[in-house]
Amino acid sequence: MRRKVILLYQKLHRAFGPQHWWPAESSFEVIVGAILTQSTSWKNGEKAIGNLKKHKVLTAKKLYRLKSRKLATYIRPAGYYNIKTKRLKAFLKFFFEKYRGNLKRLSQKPLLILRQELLAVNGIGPESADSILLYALGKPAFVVDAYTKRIFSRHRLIKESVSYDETQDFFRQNLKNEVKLFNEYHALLVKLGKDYCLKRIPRCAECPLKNQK
DNA sequence: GACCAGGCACATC
DNA sequence: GATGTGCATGGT
Repeated sequence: MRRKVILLYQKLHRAFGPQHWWPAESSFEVIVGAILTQSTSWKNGEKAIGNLKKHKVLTAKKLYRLKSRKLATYIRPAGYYNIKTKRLKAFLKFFFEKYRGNLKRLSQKPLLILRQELLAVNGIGPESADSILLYALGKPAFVVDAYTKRIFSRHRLIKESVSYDETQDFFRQNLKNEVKLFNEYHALLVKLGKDYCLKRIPRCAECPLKNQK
């Protein structure tokens, strides 16, 4: 199994090359992006981020002080904008009350403790927490998303019904515990998922993983 | 118009 | 623990 998981990674890496993730200009932007792109196309999340940049409020302090009503209008293109406003505000409250809005302080906490703390913030679930840990803070947390499950269950490497934690364990058991690898693997899976492993009509015939068992 | 997109919380059984 | 539902915009 371990060999298969690594082989699949190598195949993706050959096909697509390094993905240079997360596509953002700062760690803080990664955190905001993690919340804004929840169950939304990346493009819509990007538009919302673009609005925050346009209005020059994409910093922790400015977002913390920004009125919720205004924030909601800025992030509207991301969808679920009222919920996401609450979620961003909940993270910022946590971030300032516990870490003085300082990313360095945040990243000094050990992975598992910090993961627990992030999960306790309303609106941050396992995928957002792991995205923040991996892509904003450089910690070895493997990110599981809809694409990951779809791709691996279609290749019969995991069951379709497995939980988030079980899927993450699967990768922990079959991969070296390396930030670089976790980063690149998840990014490649998203690339594959977007382009080939579509929900309804998968493009398996053209997929770089065809014949992969 | 239907379906989908890089989730999550909450209610209910 | 599993299953269902609300949240919303924008692209195909």
